[in-house]
Amino acid sequence: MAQLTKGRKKMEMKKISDESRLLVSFSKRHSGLFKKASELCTLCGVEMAIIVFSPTKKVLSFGNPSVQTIVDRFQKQNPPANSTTFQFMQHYRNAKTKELNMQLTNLLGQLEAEKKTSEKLNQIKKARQDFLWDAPIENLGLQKLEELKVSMVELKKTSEKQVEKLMAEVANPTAKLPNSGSTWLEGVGSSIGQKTAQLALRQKTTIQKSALGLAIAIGERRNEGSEIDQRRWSGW
Amino acid sequence: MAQLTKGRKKMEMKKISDESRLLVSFSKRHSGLFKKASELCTLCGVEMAIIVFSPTKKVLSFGNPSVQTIVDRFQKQNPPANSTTFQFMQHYRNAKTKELNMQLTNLLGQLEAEKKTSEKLNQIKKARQDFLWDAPIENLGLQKLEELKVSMVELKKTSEKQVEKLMAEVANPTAKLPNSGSTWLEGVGSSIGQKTAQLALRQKTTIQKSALGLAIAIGERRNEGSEIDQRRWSGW
DNA sequence: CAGGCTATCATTAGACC
DNA sequence: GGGTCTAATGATAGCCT
Repeated sequence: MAQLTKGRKKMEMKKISDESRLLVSFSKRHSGLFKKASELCTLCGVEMAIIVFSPTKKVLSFGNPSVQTIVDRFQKQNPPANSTTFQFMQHYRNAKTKELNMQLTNLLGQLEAEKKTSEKLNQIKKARQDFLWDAPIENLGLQKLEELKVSMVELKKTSEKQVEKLMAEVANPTAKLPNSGSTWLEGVGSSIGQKTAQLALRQKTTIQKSALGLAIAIGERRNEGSEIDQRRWSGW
Repeated sequence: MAQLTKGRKKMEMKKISDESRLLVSFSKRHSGLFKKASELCTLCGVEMAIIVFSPTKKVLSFGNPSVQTIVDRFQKQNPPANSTTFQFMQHYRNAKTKELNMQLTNLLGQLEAEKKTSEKLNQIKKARQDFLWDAPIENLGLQKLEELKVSMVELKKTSEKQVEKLMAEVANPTAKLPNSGSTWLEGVGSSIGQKTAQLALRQKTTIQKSALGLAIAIGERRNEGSEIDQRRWSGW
C-alpha cells in the first residue's frame, strides 16, 4: 500500500523561507547539534561550550563543564585586573556553577535512566505477554532501581546540605561574597539547555543513552581538569 | 564476496580508551559538529558560537558572525548579579531546592514501595519457578513502576520549568538589575585577536558553497594557535 | 593528522497529532 | 512547543594511503 509519509528530502543549503518549517527545523537541529556536542565531550573527554541565539531570540547554550567556565578560559588571554576580592568571587562562582551543574546533570541523568528502564520493562511486558517472566531482565531492572535509589538518597543529602549552606549565605551574604556578582545561575541556566536537549531524545524502539553520557563526561573530566585549572589561575 | 571494509560500528558512549582512535574520532566529529553548526546558521539564520578545547589542548572555535560577538551578547544576557539580585536568586533557588527535595522524598517513598513489591514478586517467582507467571501480580508491579515513571517525568518537567523561569528572570531583569553595565569582562574582550573567514567546507557529492556563505569561523590566535585549523577554515 | 572508501548507524524533513 | 512514524539523506568507524 502507499506510504503515509514521503520521508526525508534533500534541502537546499539556504535560509528556510517558510517561518513555520524554519522553527521546526531549528528545534530539531538544535537538539541534534547539542547531542553531537555532548557525544563529543563524552567520547573524547573534551570541554566545550555552545551558545545559540534562536530564531525567537532565546539564548540556548551547552557547556561542559559550564559555559562560563569555557568562556572564561577562552578569554583567559586577557586576565581581568587584579583584585583579591574579584579573584575570590570568580573562583567562588565557578565552584558553585560546577557543583550545581553536576547535581542537575546527575538528577536528570538518573531520571532519564529510570525512564528508560521503565520503558524497557514495559516493552518486555508487551512482548512476552503470555510467557514466563524472564528472570535476568527482571533482576536487571531491579538492580537499576536500587542504584537509582542510592543515588537519589545521596542527592537528597547533598540537596539538604546545599539548602543549609544557602540559608547561611542568605543570612550573611557579604561574608563570602563582598561584591556579590554571583553568576552561578547563569551556568545552571545555560547548561540546563544541554540537558533538556538530551532528555528530549526519543527512546521508543531505539534506546539512546546520551543523557547518561553527559553525566559520564562531566564525571570523567578529571584527567585534564586539574592541569587546565592550574593554567587558568596561574596568571592571576 | 567478503567486503574490504567492515563499515561503521556502534560505539559505547564512553570516553574512547585508545588515544589514537580518540584523536581520529575527535577530528572527524569536530568537523562534523562545525559543519552542523554552519548548516544551522544558514538554514535558520541564527547566530551562534562554539568553543572547543581539543584533546591536545588547542582551541577550536566557530562563530557567526564571530565568537566574540556571541560571547559578548551572552554575557550581556547573563549579567553578573548585584547584591540585591543575588539575594533574590538565593531565595529563589532555595525554594526550588526545597521543592525538589520534597518531590525527591516522595519518589523515594515510591521506590521503597516498588522495591518491596519487586521483592515479593521475586519470592513468588522462585516459589513457582516452573509455572506460568501470574498475570495480576505482575501487572501490579509494572503498574507501580509506571506510576514511578510518571512521577519522575513530572519531576523532570517541573525542574525544567523552574530553570526556565529562572532563566527568564535573568534574561529580563525587570528593574531588578540596576547596574548591569560593568561586568568583569570589561577590557577583556577587545584585546582578543580574531579573524573571520568564510568556511570552505567540503561536501562529498555536492558542493554547497552558497550555503556556507554566512558561516564564519573564528580561530584563536594565541600562543599555541592551531595553524592547521586556521588553514582548514580558510584564509583569515 | 587529512583524504578516500564502504557498510552501517544516526539524523531528520515532511506529515500528522 | 513536543511526540510519532517513514524513508531518505547525512555522518562516521574502521581501514588504507
